[in-house]
Formats: sequence, C-alpha cells, structure tokens
Amino acid sequence: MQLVEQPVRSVREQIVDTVRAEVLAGAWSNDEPVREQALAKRFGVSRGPIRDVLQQLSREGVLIYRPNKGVRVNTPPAEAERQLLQSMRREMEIFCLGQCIDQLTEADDEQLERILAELTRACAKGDLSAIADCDLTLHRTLVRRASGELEAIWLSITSRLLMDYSRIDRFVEIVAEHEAIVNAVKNRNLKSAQRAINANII
Amino acid sequence: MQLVEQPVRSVREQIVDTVRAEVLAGAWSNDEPVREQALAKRFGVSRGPIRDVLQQLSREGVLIYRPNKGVRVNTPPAEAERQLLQSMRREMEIFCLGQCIDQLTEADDEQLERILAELTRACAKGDLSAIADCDLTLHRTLVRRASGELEAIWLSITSRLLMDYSRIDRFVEIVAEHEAIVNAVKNRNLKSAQRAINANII
DNA sequence: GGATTGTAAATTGTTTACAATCCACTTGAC
DNA sequence: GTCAAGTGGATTGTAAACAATTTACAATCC
Repeated sequence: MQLVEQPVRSVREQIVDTVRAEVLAGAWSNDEPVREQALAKRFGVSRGPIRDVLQQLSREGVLIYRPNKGVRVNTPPAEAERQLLQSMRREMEIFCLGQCIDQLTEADDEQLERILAELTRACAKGDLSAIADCDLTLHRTLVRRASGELEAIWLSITSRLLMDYSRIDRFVEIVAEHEAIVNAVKNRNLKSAQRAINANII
Repeated sequence: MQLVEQPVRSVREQIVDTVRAEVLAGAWSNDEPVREQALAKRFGVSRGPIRDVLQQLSREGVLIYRPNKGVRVNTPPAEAERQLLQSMRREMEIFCLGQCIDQLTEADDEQLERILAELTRACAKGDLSAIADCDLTLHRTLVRRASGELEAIWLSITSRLLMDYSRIDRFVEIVAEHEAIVNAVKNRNLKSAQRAINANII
C-alpha cells in the first residue's frame, strides 16, 4: 500500500521510510550496531544506496553515526530538549495548516481518509510499526502540501520526538485524535483543525 | 596520544563546510547544475564521497536534488516561510545559550575569539565566503555546546535563512553584533547574550 | 594473574567499472 | 519551415572490488 502519492518514489526513499517506521516502533535494539551488509542483503541492493539511507536517517536523528563505527539507534532527547522540539513542531504544523488548508483538493481529502483508515486498522492490530508510519505520514502529508522545504526540517524534529513510540498504548485515543484532525481539514475549518493538531501533539 | 578530545573532522565534513560557505556567499550560480565529476576532481576524491556531500547539503536546503538530474543551488524561502524559520532559529539559539553558557570553558572563549578575529579579517577584506563561514560557525559553536542533536536541525534552518547572504553588505554591523555576542558570553551574562543574539538575527 | 602486544576477521570508507537515464542535436517526413 | 522520432554523448545510479580502520582474541611479557 502506498500512502504517500509521489511521482517516482525511489528505492532509497522506500527503504528510508521502512527502516524509520521500524526503528520508531522500537523494533530495533540500540545495543547492537546496524550492519550495512545485512541491510543491503535484506533489501536486495548494494551497500551504496544503504549508506545513503543510513546517512539520511542519521541526519533525521533516528540513527546516530560515528565515523568508522557505523550507526546505532538513537536515544530519546532529554526533557528540556524534548519540550523545545515539541514547541517547534507545534509552530510548524499550525503554520503549515494555515498555508495549505485552502489549497487542498478532494484528492487530498481522500488520501487523508486512506491514511486514517490504515491507521485505524494498524491500531486494531496493535502493529506498532504501521502505527508509527501512518501517524507520521498523516502529519507529513499536510506539511508537504504547505512546503516541501519545511518537510525535511519537520521530519528531523518529529522523528526525534517519536523516539519512544514503542511505549504508546493509547490506540483508541490515537485514532480519535487523528479523526478529529482529518474531519476538521475536510471541512476546511482552520481553527478547528489547529485545535485538533494542538491536542494531538502532546 | 590525544589529551583533549578533538572532534576528527572527516574529509567529507570539510568539503560540506567549504561548499556550503561558497554557496551561501553567492559564489555559485543556480542556473547551471552542479556536476559530481567536477567536484570530485576539485577536491581530489571520487564521486562516492561527493554524492554524500551533495545529499547532506540537499537535506540542509543549500542545494536541491532532483532524481537523475543532479543538484542545483536552492532558492531563498518565501517571505512567510522565512519568518517562521527565523522565529524557530531565535527560539533555538536562545534555548541553547541558556543550556550551555554555564558550562563553557576558557578554551571555548578562546575559540569564539578566534572565530571573531577571523570574521573581522574577512569583513575587512570583503571575503563573502569567509564571512558566511565565520558567521555560521560562531553561532554553530554555541548551539553545538548545548546539544549535538539540535545542531543538525539548527543548521538546516539557518542555512535556508542565509541563502541570500550574498546581498549582505553591512560588514561593520556584522562585526559589532558578533563582538557583542562574544563579549556577553565571555562575561557569562545570559540576558545580555540573549539580547545580542536577538539583535543579530534579523 | 594482569596488562600489553601481535594478528586475523569483520566492518566501514573509497575507488573503479558498468548500467540506466537524461539532454541536445540531427535527421527526415510532411 | 516545423515538428517528431532517433541517436550519441554526457551524467547520474548501482554494483562490486579494494583499502583503511576497528574489533576480538590469542600470544607474550612482567
């Protein structure tokens, strides 16, 4: 299933999204390093593209890189830092909503609905990796509609905030919160949508 | 034997900083694409490391990447976006000052002095590339002292803001503003330093 | 026994070669 | 003359070989 419509989604980007979702879902230990060769074999490519992927995820804060020693799963930020990042994430998403809400098409609405449906399914199954991916993708879609430039910055902030995603067990609330966002967006109700976003970013 | 832990700047990082400073100073046209082979030859390495550099600078927003077409120099952000980025940059630097100012050592002070001296020299000569590099490095040093995690985010924000650095011609003010910052930091005067930062980020 | 040095395997970093794609130009039909 | 398809060169994307570095472990010394 392809939640984010994109003209040509390169192999590398697909691998990036897959790995990110798995790491955020807590599927990877941070005790042992990530091996390039193993990933290359798993995704059926050579080490070149894998190195690109690891570099990107390192700059996003999902992984952490040390010269000649490869990468490991990063640790969640300290409390003070987390609060700053959260404040910045709010600021960005509120801004992006205001920028994009009047330019959204029905196709966008349908896409948001699809992501929401997939999120609901993932929550019902307790599939942490899929939940992480859907949650991120839903917000990301709105941010991207406002500005492709801001998307990269937003991603590097939000990835760090979700580092301890694995502990999440409020499946019902997650679905409800995102339903509120999607509904407000579909109604083109900016104030309501911004309130819903604010309630979701905690 | 390495008494003082000194971050080993890899070849790639040096190339990244060099290229970024040149682009921010307006030394590269955005009409013609950046060729990997040419850069590889110039820096005496193969295309592999160069591709890493270009990927990183693309994620920072200095360059812009299009599949199978290489990279070009990015354009400055639109006004609304610029204001958001500026607000976020302020928020981050104010925060980082508060985090790091009481942990700074005399060695840090000396380093700030060195950067300031180099900035003064660059302004006297009108060397835009060096000015861009020094300006960025001075702020970056303080941010890094607070948090290596935040450094990457801060860089991707600030690089975009400085994309039209080449228009800057207020050399005297630049030096004065950064002198104020360094002096306040040396005196460990947080309020004064934050004021100086605020005055510098315009 | 504990620390240190030497060595081999594993892993990352870089280069080189090759495949896929793009772009400007030519060619030719209408 | 204009436009379309074809073609060759240039450029990016990927793979595989090679070099440099790290790591684990055995051998040696005190």
